[in-house]
Amino acid sequence: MLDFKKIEKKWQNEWEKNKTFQVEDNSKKKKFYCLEMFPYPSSTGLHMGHALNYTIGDIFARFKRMNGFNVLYPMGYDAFGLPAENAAIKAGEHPMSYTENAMNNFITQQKTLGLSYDWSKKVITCHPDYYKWNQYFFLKFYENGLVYRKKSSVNWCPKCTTVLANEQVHSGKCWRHEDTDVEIKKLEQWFIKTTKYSEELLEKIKTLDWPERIKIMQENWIGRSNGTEVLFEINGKKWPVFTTRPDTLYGVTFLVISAQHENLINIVSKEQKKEVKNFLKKLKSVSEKELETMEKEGVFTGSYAINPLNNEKVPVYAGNFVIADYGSGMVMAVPAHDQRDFEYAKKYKIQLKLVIQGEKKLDINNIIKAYTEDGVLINSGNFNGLDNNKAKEEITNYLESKKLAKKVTNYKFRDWLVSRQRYWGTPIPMVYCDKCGVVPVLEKDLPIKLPEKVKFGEGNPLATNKDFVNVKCPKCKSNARRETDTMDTFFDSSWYFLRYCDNKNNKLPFDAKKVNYWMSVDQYIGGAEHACMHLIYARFFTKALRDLGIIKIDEPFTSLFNQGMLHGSDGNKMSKSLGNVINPLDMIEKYSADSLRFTLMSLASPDKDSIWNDSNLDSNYKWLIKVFNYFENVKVGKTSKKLDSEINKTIKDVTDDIENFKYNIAIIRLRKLLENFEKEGEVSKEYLEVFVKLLHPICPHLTEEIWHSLGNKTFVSLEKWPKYDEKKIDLELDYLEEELNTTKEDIQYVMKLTKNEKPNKVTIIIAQDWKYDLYKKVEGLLKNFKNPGDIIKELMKTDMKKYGQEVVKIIPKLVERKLNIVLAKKKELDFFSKNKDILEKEFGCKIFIEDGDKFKHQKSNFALPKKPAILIE
RNA sequence: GCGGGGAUGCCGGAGCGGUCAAACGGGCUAGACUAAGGAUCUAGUGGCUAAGGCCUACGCAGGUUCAAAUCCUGUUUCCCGCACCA
Repeated sequence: MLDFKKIEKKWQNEWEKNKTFQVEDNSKKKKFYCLEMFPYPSSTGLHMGHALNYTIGDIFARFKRMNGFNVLYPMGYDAFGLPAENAAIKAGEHPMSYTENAMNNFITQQKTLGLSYDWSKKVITCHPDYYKWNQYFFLKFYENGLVYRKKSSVNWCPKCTTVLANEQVHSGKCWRHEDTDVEIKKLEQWFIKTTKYSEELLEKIKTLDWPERIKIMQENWIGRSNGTEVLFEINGKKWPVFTTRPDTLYGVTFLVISAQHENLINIVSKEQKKEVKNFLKKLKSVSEKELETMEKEGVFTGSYAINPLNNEKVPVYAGNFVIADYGSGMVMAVPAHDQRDFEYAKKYKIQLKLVIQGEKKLDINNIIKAYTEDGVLINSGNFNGLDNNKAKEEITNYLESKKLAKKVTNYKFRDWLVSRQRYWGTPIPMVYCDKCGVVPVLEKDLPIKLPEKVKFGEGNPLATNKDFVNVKCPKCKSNARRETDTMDTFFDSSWYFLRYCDNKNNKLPFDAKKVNYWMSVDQYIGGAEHACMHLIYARFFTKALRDLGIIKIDEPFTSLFNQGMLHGSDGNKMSKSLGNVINPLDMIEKYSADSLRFTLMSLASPDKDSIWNDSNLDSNYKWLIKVFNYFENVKVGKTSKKLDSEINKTIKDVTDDIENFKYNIAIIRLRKLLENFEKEGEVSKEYLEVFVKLLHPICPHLTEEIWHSLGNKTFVSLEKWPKYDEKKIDLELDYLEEELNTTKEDIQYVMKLTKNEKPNKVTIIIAQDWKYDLYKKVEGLLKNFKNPGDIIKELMKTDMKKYGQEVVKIIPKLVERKLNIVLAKKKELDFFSKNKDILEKEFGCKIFIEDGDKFKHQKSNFALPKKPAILIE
């Protein structure tokens, strides 16, 4: 009897005991780095998304291993983060013990799934031997001008008296105080200069083998736009304004400066001061959520700007909708040709000026929305009549020659705000000294460890910990204060894949040699939700380390695979509130890990969203039992030619399928292969083993067990992936098999027609009337045409009526199979002659096979069309 | 608003120009085995037909092609990202 639980445990232990999956850093084999995005170890343990993700990766790693690669396949934990800290506040448990428990739970569960990680490579980000290097890199970045401090707006909860991460703001309220609006506060924060790499990050996307949608998301996120920076004069000073529409410069009727602009106050006139202040006050009191949905509002600053192109004077407003840190924080408004400006102008009754004319003439007094299409310039002085796209260029050039404008490229991409006012993260290794200012911690003093004993629940626990805060200045040794902010956890995950390569190094973050051997990650696997966060940060980090001379690669992840979302059986996202959550561990408990793995992979193509169904698991479980039983009872012997062809074809296809993550299709082929096995009386040991190997990546435990029951002493996990022999794949076998079956049916049919139930003699006349004729024609055409379409076209010209649609279907098949067309008839004759005995057995009489061209029979009106003719006597 | 991806049988899903009434599962129906079967096996599962075959189907409407579930255009609808980036 098959006891899944027992054998799964058994093989997990064996693998562990034998260090089956431990990888060598020095190997003559070609390396392959297979990696899944490491998890945040939450106390709720593995969910189905994890199980899916890791199974996809494990199959690939096992597959690559069997294909002779030296595979690095590690696992680790993104162990810093807010949930642990909140649990600490709520339950009074220390984040460290909370996290340790969660991680141990994860590890057990992952082992239960049979994942072939090299556990000796484990990386845990909340341990000082990891975060020490976060601090090290932070300092390196600081030295090289990639880290700076700046005032910035952040989310602030007045009840928690702390800054919140964006994820902690739910609809403008604090996640722990549903009645409390989150405020926007301006605080000094640490930033990483990710924008230094905007251009490279954008350009190199093209070279990546990533899902198209992720690439597009990143492109949009970085958001390059080419435009012109035009200098407007306000009160005698020049102010830059970024625009992508310099062609509409004559249509500018006002400017808007961001309400958050640093220098806003400099252009506010005395008379307007009060009003502007009121406006700013009003903005401060609104929550972040309201800010998002708020209508465009503004206030006149009292100043006017001079348009450099036509010297017109236009009013300058301060507006809530202009982004302070994009472009120059000030925009020119052309209400006739920009919808946003149009709405604003309507609201504040500012005039419109039409400067671009489309095919239809617009009435300035009667337009209901901005005209944003292309057209020809009007009301634009010397530029009238120009095509507006040409005008962009010409106007820019004109102003450039007068030093009043220049071409610039802007990005939406911002610098990375990395500081968090939170305990459970990497302390930022900086010190504030009254004499020396901001001073970096010395490298030899790393790591700056998180103090263990801290008070939770009153803002940042680090800030209230005197032992932590009070420190001597590294420069002058006088009393100083430690930075109490910690790093965003995305800092941790930006380089963990490098640490895997050399996770025990305590002298350096990693040995460059090892990293250079293993990197880049050949196959990265994870969800799409990280498209614009982790994946960009990690790319940035890689480039920054490259430029610091630490590593050599440009891109961390050569190839990326996104798994689809698994929905509950009701078609909704799995969620507790909907009660449709399926826990992978429950399923393993009930059925087995292999059944779960097999089911997850057979649901649908792994990159597509799919819907969970309980009964699938049940039937797949039974199928695996069937496999096991088959091998228990199989007669080992010789293999038929037909199976020979089938198995070689299956090897070829399954290899291809797995390589392309079409695991669902691979499973189908394996099901079919087993069916074919079952039809055979006996199968050779070699082929039985092929099946076991092909199934192994998907069901590692069961196959390991069967492998041994076949008398092997090795691990199938480390066996060589089967090779196929193209020559043995004989597609015609199938075709002829079909032919034999239809012939059988035909004989039965004729027997029925003639009411002759016990014939003495059956003659099969391979006349091949129309078919033979067609073969010959196609053969002729093959000399001149290669693809089926052309051959069909050619046939259509002359013989369409004769052959009809039906025949058209056969042609591609013929061509694809490279059937030796001339021999078609002869082959069929041969085939039938060979299989005569099968038919004789079946019908209990003599069977004669005749060539229709030569065969002459007295009563010659017997032929059925489109088939070998059958004569019963 | 912008961007991306879907819509296939009772259901999950393959297919992504010609071997398509649609792989493979699930479900259902019938038969076999059984004392019985939720176990196993076999067959069937769009319509018509004894069969060869014919007709109707891949969200909807058009188009390209000898040929379209597959390509193009429009449209409806669902999902997912980003959102005032000038």
